[in-house]
Amino acid sequence: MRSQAEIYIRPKIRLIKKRPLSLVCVLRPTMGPFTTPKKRMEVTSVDPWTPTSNLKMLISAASPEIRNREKELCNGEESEKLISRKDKSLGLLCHKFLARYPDYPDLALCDICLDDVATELNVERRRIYDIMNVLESLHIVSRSAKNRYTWHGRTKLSETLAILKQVGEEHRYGQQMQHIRQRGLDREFDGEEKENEVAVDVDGGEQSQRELFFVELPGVEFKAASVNSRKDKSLRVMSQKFVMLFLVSNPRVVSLDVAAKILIGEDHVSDQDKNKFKTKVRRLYDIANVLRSLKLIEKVHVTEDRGRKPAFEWIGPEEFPQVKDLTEALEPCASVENCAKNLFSSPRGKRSFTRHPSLIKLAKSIQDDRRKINSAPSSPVRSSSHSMEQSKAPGANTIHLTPLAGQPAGSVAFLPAQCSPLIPVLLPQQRGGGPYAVYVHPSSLRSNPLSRPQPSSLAVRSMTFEDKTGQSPSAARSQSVSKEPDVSPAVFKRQRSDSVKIKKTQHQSVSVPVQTLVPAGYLIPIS
DNA sequence: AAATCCCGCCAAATG
DNA sequence: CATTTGGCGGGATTT
Repeated sequence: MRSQAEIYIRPKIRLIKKRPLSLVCVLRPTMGPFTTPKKRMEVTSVDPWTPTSNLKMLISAASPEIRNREKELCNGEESEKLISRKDKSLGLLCHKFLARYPDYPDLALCDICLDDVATELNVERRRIYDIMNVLESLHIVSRSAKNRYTWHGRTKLSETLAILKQVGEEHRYGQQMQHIRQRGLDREFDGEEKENEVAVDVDGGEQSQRELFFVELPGVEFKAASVNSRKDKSLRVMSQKFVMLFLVSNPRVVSLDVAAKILIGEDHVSDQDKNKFKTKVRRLYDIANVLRSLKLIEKVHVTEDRGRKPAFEWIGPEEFPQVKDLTEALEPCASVENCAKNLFSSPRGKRSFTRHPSLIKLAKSIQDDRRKINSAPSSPVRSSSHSMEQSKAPGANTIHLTPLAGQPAGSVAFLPAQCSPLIPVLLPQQRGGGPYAVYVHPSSLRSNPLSRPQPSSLAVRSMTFEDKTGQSPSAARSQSVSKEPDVSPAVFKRQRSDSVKIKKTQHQSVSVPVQTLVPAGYLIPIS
């Protein structure tokens, strides 16, 4: 497996990659449905996203990624060696991919065929899956069938982010991060692990610690009775979690290692977990690359006492449509039926229920159904909501979680035992997009070991965010923002120097009180 | 040396 | 059994 002469199609194009390269990507008009004109104005005024403008953006954005490669001086001949690693990066690939579709498709249901994409972009299938998975986690696409995905662009992005933020708060991610940052200094282990997450697990499933869930928008990605293979979803879930972290952390900056730790489940990367940690980080980079292509995050560095750490900063939307209540619904019986019905969408073939009675299949189908239920038109949207008025402050995105009232047990009743104890929660939304379904582990809703009721105690010490590669095209020069950490309750002893200097494109001097009192129990305990 | 992260083997999940 | 998906981690590249 030496350096096999790479078979790079269109080597000439490579040569042009000075800046023009970007053009190459966009040159392909691709499919017809390119209805550019119609733009979604209702999408916020703050959003510079427009089908066309976006393309430009993408292109310009692409250059910085590619730019760095002038070291080569391909005098004349097209030495393959020109193709450096960056030319094959996931991020670039993702750019190419994104450039093919409009941000806000007009009802035009762009269909995506993995084979075609892989072929046209000239990459291995595997890579496409990576991209699709994270895009799917944000509902930018949804799997529609075996080798197909449906493009939604950013039409649902706001809603998705709103939900993710909610769930993120619900899980006290903000606090967990603080917790980790706090003790991130000492890499040596002095049995201070007084806290074992023992009490958390009750399910007894082998994958018990798989404390999370997958958030989806049923109304959109209906069908595809496949998307639900519990075990995996790893990348998808990881991606969502990662995004959640940004949405709940105050300075919207998340360092790689903190994120990795949270994603692993428990901080303190014990010797053994070192590998797991490394793997996690690898994945995080993958995800980050596509999020970067989406212009949702940007790479930065966090300089703490101990030195610089790679991190990412959220540069995506900050405010989303508020999600009223978070109510659950779910009719045991009805659900089952609905599911059964919609499970197979084969219009004619009537492929019939080729479902083998194997328990697994069954369990799976039921699980699938659970989400179906949510999207079902007749779904019981008991949004009576007694918004538990825990209102936040100023007009910002106020998200209320309404603890579902009674009948909890019932809804979970039909959950197959072996099926991971995920509880679907229905989140009715206004935009008529249909309810959201959030699957959460019952265990997580309960007391969380490291969840201190107290507000975050900003454990960021003094950190400095610096621009990565230095040349940040966009304006907004750096500016030191003295981030005022929240009150430091007596709980955390030391922790003094709390001036966070953000030396980067800081969009605003945030000073929002965290206020993360999640009503914990909007979930139904599994019987 | 540390940060990135490409590549693709190979095991599940599906068909 | 053939494919489609997609964990996972060695190790090549960059920084």
